[in-house]
Amino acid sequence: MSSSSAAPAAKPPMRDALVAAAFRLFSEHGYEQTTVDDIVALAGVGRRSFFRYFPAKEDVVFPDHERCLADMTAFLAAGGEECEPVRRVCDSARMVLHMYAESPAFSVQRYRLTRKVPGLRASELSVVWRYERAMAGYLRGRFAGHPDGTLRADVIAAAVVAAHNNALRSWLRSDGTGDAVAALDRALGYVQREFGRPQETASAPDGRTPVRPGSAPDAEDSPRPDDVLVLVTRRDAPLWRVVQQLETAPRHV
Amino acid sequence: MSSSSAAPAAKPPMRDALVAAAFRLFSEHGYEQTTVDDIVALAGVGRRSFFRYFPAKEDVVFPDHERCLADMTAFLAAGGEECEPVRRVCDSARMVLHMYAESPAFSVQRYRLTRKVPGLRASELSVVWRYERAMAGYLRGRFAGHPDGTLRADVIAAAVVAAHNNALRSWLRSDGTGDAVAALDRALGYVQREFGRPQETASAPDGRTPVRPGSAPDAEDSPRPDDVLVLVTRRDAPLWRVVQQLETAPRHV
DNA sequence: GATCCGAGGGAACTGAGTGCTGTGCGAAAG
DNA sequence: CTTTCGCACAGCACTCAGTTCCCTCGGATC
Repeated sequence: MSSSSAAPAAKPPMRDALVAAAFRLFSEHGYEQTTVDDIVALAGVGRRSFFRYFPAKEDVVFPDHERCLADMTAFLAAGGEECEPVRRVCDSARMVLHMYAESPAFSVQRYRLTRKVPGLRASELSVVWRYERAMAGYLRGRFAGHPDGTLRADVIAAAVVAAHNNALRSWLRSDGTGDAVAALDRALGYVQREFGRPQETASAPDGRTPVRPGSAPDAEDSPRPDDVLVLVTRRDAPLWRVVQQLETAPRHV
Repeated sequence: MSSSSAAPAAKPPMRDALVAAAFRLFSEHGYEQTTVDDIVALAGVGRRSFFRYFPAKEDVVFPDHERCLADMTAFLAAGGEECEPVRRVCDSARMVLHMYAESPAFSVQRYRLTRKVPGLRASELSVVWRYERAMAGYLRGRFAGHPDGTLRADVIAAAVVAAHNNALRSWLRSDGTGDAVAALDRALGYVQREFGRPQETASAPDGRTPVRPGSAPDAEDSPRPDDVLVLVTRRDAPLWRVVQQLETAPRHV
């Protein structure tokens, strides 16, 4: 709310000072042992100013998630009808990971905090939940009219978030060493493989999804001749599904 | 912890009185407008007694989730090696839905509360998160040794929870009319179809899972013992060759 | 009967979050 | 140049959640 309406150009230094002071005290004495008065005393500002910048003490731990969520929502809304929904959602998850990866030290420090303090875990869940709802809302729009569209949307959004968290947490557990992007690609590749294509499972003979026009929105994966493709599918999968899986082959298995 | 260790036979009447008083006041004046003092005054007990039975004000809204979580964990732990993991997790979700469906009026009332009050939504997320982690922990155990076992476990747990929530919420939105179990079966059927089988990607020759005949345990709704087909081909292979490979697929891997 | 013990009651305290008031300061209006 | 408006900040005072400590009471035990 505040971050979206305020001018994004001028970042208030006071906010950053509060975040820095808070994290210093959190890492020295723990989250619950640190009072808001301690934070504002270290930052040299008034107590009331803290709550001007953060609605609650917990929110100082997630200073830029509001902006990130807005960015993700905008990114999803900007996607036209031509882009494949599941891929789009996966890309939005990549955006979020990118924000974490931009400041590894900060992310790792926060990770240690949220692991220990139940209240912060709850806060993080709220944040993640909003990401998930943004994805699900987008997918619901894209799946509108399809049978079980909202169910598909909810499940896929949850799967993407779970894959993202799995990759992110393994990266955080490595203290920020290691390739977060590669881990996420692996995880999202798995999800995309599972939910590869427009719905309809074994049955449902009516829906028929007309072969899908846009074969390859990403021209990047050039067919290098010696590449070996490992395709995993179910035996009872309809043939068109296999072909589509081939066309949208993920980077690697 | 307290609920699991306490004898489940004797339910303290005071606890129920507190829940009843709280929900009366919540529905009359709203959650945030109701103080703990109001609740204990209506229940005719001391303020201290409230916090003896509930660690926080929010917890009075979810009085029996602790027990339900314990039941679910026990149910998962009781499942032997012979039962199919995904099915087991889906059944555990059915247990949870059953708890909701046992008291529709109460569940609907709570649903209206959690929709309106952000703090309660956060509490509910914490609760749901614990269910999800219980499922994921179970699946991680079952998938131990498999490549990407934890990823699979996390994603499937998230998908099951999402499907459960989708069905539950649509039932709650119908004010408890309608068939919650049928809705959940539909939703879980979708998930089970997507993540149908033990699978295991390309290689992994060491881990056991010896092609599991598994005809006996799941007789009814499972859509065929769909074996996993691993198709290895060159990326530049002509499509007709792929199709040929598919049609002449060996009986199994 | 004295003692123990556990459930409940209640005062007092800490700390989060809010409302309201005042204050300095820069910009626009007079 | 002064006034006034607006804004960011300071700080007090208040509510309420949650905790600590201590009290009472009723019943079981020795």
